[in-house]
Amino acid sequence: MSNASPLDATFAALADPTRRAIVERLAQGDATVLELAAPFQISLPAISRHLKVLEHAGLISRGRDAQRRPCRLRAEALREVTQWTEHTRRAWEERFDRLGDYLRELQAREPITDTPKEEEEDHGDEQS
Amino acid sequence: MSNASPLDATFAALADPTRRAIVERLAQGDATVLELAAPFQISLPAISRHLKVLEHAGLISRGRDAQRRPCRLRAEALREVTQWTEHTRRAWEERFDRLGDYLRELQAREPITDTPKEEEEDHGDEQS
DNA sequence: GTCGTATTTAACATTCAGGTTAAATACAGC
DNA sequence: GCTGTATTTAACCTGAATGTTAAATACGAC
Repeated sequence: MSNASPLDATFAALADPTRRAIVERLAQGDATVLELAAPFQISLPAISRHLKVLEHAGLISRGRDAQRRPCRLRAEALREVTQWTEHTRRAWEERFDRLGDYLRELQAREPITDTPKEEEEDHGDEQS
Repeated sequence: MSNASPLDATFAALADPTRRAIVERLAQGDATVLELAAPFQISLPAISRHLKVLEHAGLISRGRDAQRRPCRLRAEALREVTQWTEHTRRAWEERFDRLGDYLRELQAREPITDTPKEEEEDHGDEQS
């Protein structure tokens, strides 16, 4: 049991709005802890821990500049998120397209006589 | 305060390996709760709650087929994840490219005389 | 060494996530 | 109405996440 994927940490890190805001800020360029903390009302230790979470998830790396620890976004980690998400989404859409082909093919073949009524039920929101 | 974005729920939902596995399974096609539960050792109520989380995050929709509640992946939600992630990543990479241009321009202009040593410190792992 | 600035660690409180079992609900078929 | 199957709700436990304040650490400048 107990699967553990690096994606666990990445998705979890991005689930927090403060951390996403930090990531967005870092997309504009490197920043120190104080700079990153400025827009928020929470305490510095809280920010420091958010940064540790981001670092542990591989989303940022940290440098050293005297007593400052500037943070830098790691685009790599973001790309991994996109890859999993898009891979999954495309699998679904391809399957959906195949289903569409099948249904269209069926409809073209014969105008339907007997519906055995197996599988495929209402989901309210249907793609055309 | 207290920001609340729909992305909070989506990222949080995908942070759990069981839920990601369910999503991957659903990318292959709709499935009932029992079918989704089969690969896991955890109890049915636990699965049921995972599904509620996924539904609340907009990642799945649910139909009705007699006493079954088949689940269907909502590709839409996945696309939103990709959008945020790629938007952020591209912002960073564009900025990085601009920085690269600037540095290359600087280097072409003069072979560097005096380094004022402001900004930009070591991050161990540097892009060339 | 002392001081001021930047950041982290420690100790603690509170809330939330994820799991369990037992009981309830929904529904088709007889 | 009773039964079997599918799924959810209720009540509960445990551990992890997030925030706080106070104290510690790291480092440049004097």
